[in-house]
Amino acid sequence: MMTERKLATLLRREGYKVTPQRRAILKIVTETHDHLTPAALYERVQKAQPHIGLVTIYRTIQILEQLGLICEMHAERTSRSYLLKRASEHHHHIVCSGCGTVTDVTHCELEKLQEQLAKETGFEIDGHILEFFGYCRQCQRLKAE
Amino acid sequence: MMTERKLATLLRREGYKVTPQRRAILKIVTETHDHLTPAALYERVQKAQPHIGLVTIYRTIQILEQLGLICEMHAERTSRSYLLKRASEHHHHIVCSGCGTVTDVTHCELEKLQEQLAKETGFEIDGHILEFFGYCRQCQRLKAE
DNA sequence: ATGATAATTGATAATAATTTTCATTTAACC
DNA sequence: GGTTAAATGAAAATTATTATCAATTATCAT
Ligand SMILES: [Mn+2]
Ligand SMILES: [Mn+2]
Ligand SMILES: [Zn+2]
Ligand SMILES: [Zn+2]
Repeated sequence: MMTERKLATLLRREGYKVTPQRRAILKIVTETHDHLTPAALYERVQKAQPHIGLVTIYRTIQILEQLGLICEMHAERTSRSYLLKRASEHHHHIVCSGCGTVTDVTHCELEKLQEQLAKETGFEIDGHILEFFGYCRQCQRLKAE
Repeated sequence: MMTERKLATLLRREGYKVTPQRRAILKIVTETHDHLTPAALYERVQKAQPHIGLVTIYRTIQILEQLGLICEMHAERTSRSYLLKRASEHHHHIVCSGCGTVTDVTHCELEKLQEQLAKETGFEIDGHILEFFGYCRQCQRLKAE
């Protein structure tokens, strides 16, 4: 379980200062299960830190992503969105096109395929993104009406 | 093999007019193997149609994507980029982080996984994106130096 | 071929997302 | 508590994308 506290410790360990603004961001990130756009994160963090700047959100997101603590989602077209990595290992997502709910796909069987492709194509493959789209149970019901 | 001519015919069949601007766009799209951002496409099309507007590029891209003739790539962070669909079936990409070269991955074994996930999660899954990143042969050599 | 018509175009503006700059503040360390 | 380098935020700059609307034009039916 990733807590605000743990994330703060990780940041400090990497030489980053732990400021009230960052703490507020970490809090929201650990509490929220949906993926958040920078703007949405900003909005929520403002409740705890009304004077925080949007730039700080962007900068903190960048750090968290570099440390592999959050992952970028590729579902939304106009802006990126981010999500706390709950499973620390490599994994993927199913995103609901209706409500935005995100479910982790913990087993990833793509390493074999990746190796095979590397052989076939000569590429040195060092990563991939995989995301599924669809409708969650709830949104399926809503659609049916 | 997708030619400018064929694409034009498809557009007409769908009720779209084939204008000189669109023809120029189709020409570049069929000739180019790399993925292109709207801005890059604009730049190239301008050589044939100097007075074309960037808006026309965006609008034409939208049509081509809706018809499934080009596919959106998710590799680049700041802007989308697009690529002519050479294989008409569902497929994926390996993108070189060095030079942008894109190789198609024609076999997609994710349908089974997708079904299994649908059962496990209750989601009605209707699609996925999968893209690999790495370095092509040439860029591996350059890196080594 | 010609003309009617609805689609397309592009100049422009509006909107939205992201990054840069820089003076001020502050967390971490001693 | 004082020092210092990192972090902050106001503001502007940059970039990507979409909307508006008057002028143009491809297509189709004469
Ligand atoms: Mn996840
Ligand atoms: Mn492809
Ligand atoms: Zn849903
Ligand atoms: Zn390359």
